[in-house]
Amino acid sequence: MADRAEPAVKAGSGPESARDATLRSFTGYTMKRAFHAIQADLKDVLEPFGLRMLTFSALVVIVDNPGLRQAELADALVIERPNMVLIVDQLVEAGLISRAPAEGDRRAYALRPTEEGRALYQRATAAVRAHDERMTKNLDEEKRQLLVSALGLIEAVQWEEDDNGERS
Amino acid sequence: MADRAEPAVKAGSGPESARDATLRSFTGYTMKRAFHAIQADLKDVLEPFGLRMLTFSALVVIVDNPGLRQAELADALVIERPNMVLIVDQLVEAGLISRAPAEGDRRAYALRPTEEGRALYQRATAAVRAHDERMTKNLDEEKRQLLVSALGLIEAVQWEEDDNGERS
DNA sequence: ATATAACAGTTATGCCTTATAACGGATTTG
DNA sequence: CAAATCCGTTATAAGGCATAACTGTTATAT
Repeated sequence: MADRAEPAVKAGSGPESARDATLRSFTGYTMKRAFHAIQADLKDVLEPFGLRMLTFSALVVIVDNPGLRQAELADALVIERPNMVLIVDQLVEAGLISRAPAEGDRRAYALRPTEEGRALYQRATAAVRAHDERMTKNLDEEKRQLLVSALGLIEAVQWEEDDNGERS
Repeated sequence: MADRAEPAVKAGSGPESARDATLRSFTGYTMKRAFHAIQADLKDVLEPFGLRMLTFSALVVIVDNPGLRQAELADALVIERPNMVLIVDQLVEAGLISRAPAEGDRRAYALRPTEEGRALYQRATAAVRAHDERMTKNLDEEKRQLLVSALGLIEAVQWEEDDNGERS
């Protein structure tokens, strides 16, 4: 599955040309390049399912948390509410979720997966899991877990600011 | 330095709400979130220097490789040549680099940093290094190196494809 | 209770990044 | 010398992300 017919990455600066040696010492730069590679591959993986990264992420969260509201979904994915509208629209139009009025609050919508949405969720997550394993195939399980842990610690830095001043 | 006056990240899904548990098991998703945090912080760090992530990266590569051409720069940064034009334009207009005709090839330009460009390079890289250390402050040196190494291995996967078939 | 504030979803808008097609000029290749 | 390739460029499009502002609805405060 996920056969990626085209190259999708046109051989830019391979492993040889080290013109960016200075930049490589920065975590952010290395991460940008790695994420770029993942993104390109994942895009091809999701395309057969009619999904993009964001619609896939939204579908997963909705299946895992049926009945949640758009604002909660946006919050979970760290997306601004206005940008959530099109994503939800797209999932509804694809018949993958339903946007029903939330009971007890006539402002909000309760998002629930349709049967079709749950089915696609199963197939898509399996494909993405395979993609993930392919991208991390050069890491043993210990390193892979360490990577995820490290990424989590980096993201967490933003939540611990503004209390103690680590300016310099 | 880099005092980040505003919050810049509005407390979205903090460490508590685990509605995205399934997504968290994917390397790409975790990386996206971590990179997003880095990006937001780095943007604020570079703003006082009049630089964006891309212009900063380009400046660094030019200072480290004076005389290289735009195509080589685009290649090093994995950017399409058309998108390189505006970035170089911006650096030239800011007086940080010069776009002189390359000797021996009247098609190409040789990009070189100005004195001002080299000076800004020094100040900006120092600020970015501080930013990087701030973002990775929860990682000991061993984990940090392991992280960079793992990210490199992930990116490298794309260079080793199309020879052996790891389809299933 | 009623005015005010806060919230849910939406619309409109803009910026940045990334990608592609196509062009003119220059250079290399056959 | 003709054809293919390469350099930088323009034009264009799409996607991601952010903000302001608006309509209803709910909660809060006096």
